[in-house]
Amino acid sequence: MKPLFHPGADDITVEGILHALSDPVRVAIFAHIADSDDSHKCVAFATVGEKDIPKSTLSQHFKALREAGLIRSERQGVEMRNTSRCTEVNKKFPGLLPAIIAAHKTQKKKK
Amino acid sequence: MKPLFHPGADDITVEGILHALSDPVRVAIFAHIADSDDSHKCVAFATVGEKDIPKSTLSQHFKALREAGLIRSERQGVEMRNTSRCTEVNKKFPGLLPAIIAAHKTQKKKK
DNA sequence: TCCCGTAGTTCAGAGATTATGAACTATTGA
DNA sequence: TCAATAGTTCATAATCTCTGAACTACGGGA
Repeated sequence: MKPLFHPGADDITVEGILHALSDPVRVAIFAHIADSDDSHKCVAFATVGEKDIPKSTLSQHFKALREAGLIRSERQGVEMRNTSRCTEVNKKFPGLLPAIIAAHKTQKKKK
Repeated sequence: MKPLFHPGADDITVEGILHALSDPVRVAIFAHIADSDDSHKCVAFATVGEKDIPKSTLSQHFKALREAGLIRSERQGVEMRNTSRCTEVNKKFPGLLPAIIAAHKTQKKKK
């Protein structure tokens, strides 16, 4: 299997981040990963907010987050451990991720 | 001509905003409109950062920003005046737009 | 060692989005 | 009334996204 691609900090773009997080499933996943500082396996998100997500789709979503520079994925035995790259991103674009996550929470609360 | 559609504040979503601003042309346009508190006509953006943009494409970009709730467009004579809806959006998602615009500026400076 | 189960990736086709030229609408001014 | 300007709409081509099916990779028995 190809090694997973992670962009260097220099290749992370605002547009890339916004695009990755402009999908309801992906923000939900990312918000969860970023929230707890723990690592998470992909299967943990097989259902996001009442919706069942096929695993091929899930895999693409993780790829999108990974290639936007938002998460780091490392194989650990049979599963994948995903951790957020918040600290790095925050160094490059201070305040961006917290603002997005906060907005996402506000919105979730209202409905 | 159909009257232009503007979503009410309640219908503005984080995903919609992020998606609208995940396009380099659109962030550039929006950042400019949001920056000066003045109104701007569409043609003012016929070229964005060295690239010529066909007017049909431009029209779609403005539509995208409008329907995401980011700008308000009002016909004024033969042209269209576009103003940002920052204040409204900021009331709903405090800090989101400033963070995105700041990040966009940081990125522009670096290249 | 060989086979099975689990976790995820890759591929290909269907479906949804986006970009753009051409034709159209609306408004102003001569 | 006619032409010019500013933008929209439409049709189509190009691009992106979703998803089932087939595949890879690892770990744990028997």
